[in-house]
Amino acid sequence: MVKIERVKGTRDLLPEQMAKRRYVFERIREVFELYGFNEILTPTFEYTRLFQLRSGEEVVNQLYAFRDKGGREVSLRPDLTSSVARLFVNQFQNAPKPVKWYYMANMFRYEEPQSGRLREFWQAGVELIGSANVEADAEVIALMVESYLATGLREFTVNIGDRLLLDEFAKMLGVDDDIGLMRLIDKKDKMSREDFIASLRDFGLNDGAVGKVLSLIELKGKPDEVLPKAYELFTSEVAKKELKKIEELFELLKAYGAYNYALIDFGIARGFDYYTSIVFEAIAPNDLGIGSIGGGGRYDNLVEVFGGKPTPATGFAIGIERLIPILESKGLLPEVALRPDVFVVYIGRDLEIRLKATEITQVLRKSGIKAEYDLQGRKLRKALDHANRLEVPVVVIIGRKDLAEGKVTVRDMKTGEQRAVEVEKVVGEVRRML
RNA sequence: GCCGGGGUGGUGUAGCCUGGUUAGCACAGGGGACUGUGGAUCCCCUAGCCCGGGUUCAAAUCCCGGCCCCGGCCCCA
Repeated sequence: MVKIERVKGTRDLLPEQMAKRRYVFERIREVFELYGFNEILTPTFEYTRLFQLRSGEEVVNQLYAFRDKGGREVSLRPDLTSSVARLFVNQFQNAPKPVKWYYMANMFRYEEPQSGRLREFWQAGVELIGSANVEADAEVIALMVESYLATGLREFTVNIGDRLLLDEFAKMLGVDDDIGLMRLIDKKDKMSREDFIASLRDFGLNDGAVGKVLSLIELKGKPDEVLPKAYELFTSEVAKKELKKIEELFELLKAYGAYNYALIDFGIARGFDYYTSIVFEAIAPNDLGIGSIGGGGRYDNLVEVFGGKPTPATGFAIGIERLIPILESKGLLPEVALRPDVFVVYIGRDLEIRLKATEITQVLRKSGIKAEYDLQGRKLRKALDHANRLEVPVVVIIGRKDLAEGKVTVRDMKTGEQRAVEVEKVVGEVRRML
């Protein structure tokens, strides 16, 4: 026999898991819409060129890329930001600003699966296009905070950094390979201080520069303690302006009520090289080996890269497969009952009785009661056994004797109490018992 | 792409080191004992050694390769 397994890095989602996921998606969706974001969906695959344009040739290694029968080079989407930017350029450049979109969709990245990382995974995200104001950054960061809160999560922080400041920092140190430096800085938490210093030296920094990097990564915490030091470290006008922006951002977050969850961490670079200014990532403490549970930032030149008018934009995405296990481990996901409310059982195989069972099941369903009847044709004893296993609270028993008097039997499976009721009163009786 | 640990019915496992009955057990599933009353008991049935190759008289067991899972690295758009 041929056994076909799942493709590496993919998951089957079973009813219990789907119910929980749907719960999480719904909570997030409510908040997204409350903030005035509207749902969109773009194709699952795009021209590979779209993703190359944004991030260069190297990225193709992590794409699910293939050639279709028409010879087109296409790729499954690794995220939705590129597609959104394409859509915006194609059709929405003249739409009233800002454009506020959200999505909940699956993404594909060809990487080695490990904790919190699959090859197909889902993200719930938003993009806010057309505003360069810090209010837009604050709006999406506050929305991200509210989204996590809506799922019941309380222990998390949104750590905020700034790519522009990192660029300024690299310039200040006279480093040409600013991306390389950022990658190094991004890894600071993964190694010891000594190893970090050693790798900075390997990178070619002198003692003074290493010291500056060390003071940069010290810039973590609440703005009132971090910003004064930051103003000392950064000297350029551009940097000072950006710091002023961060200062305002946190004032705005106070007004949004999201301040308590926000921290500065100027060591955050985030991988995506299209980010241009404020970037952020959400972290929730856990012992599951899961790092960030979401991230985002400002990408002011992506639209232009895709051939549009220069248009500022910002957004974020929440990693569902990272969020859910954390919620689960904290007991924040509701138990969902997949069982029916009523199980209808009939006695004997007479067509007349079977038809009656079907009709009564439909009547129950029409009145909004989750009802099933025994499609397997079990004998009464087995049927009750089955209902018990399903943990169905109420069973309706339909048999010739009762029916002769126009009645059926309604049984409470917990107490074992039961009574014969008129067929027309079944719905009322069942509802009373639920 | 690299490194480490794994893979036995649907699920959880025993057996593997030290090759040798019909691969055992539990749960789940189907049927029956029991013809209008469940949660119990008993009986029967269904169903498995990830795939391929090698060694051997003989492979779930030893060896090689692949696939997949768990974790880490790289990378993380």
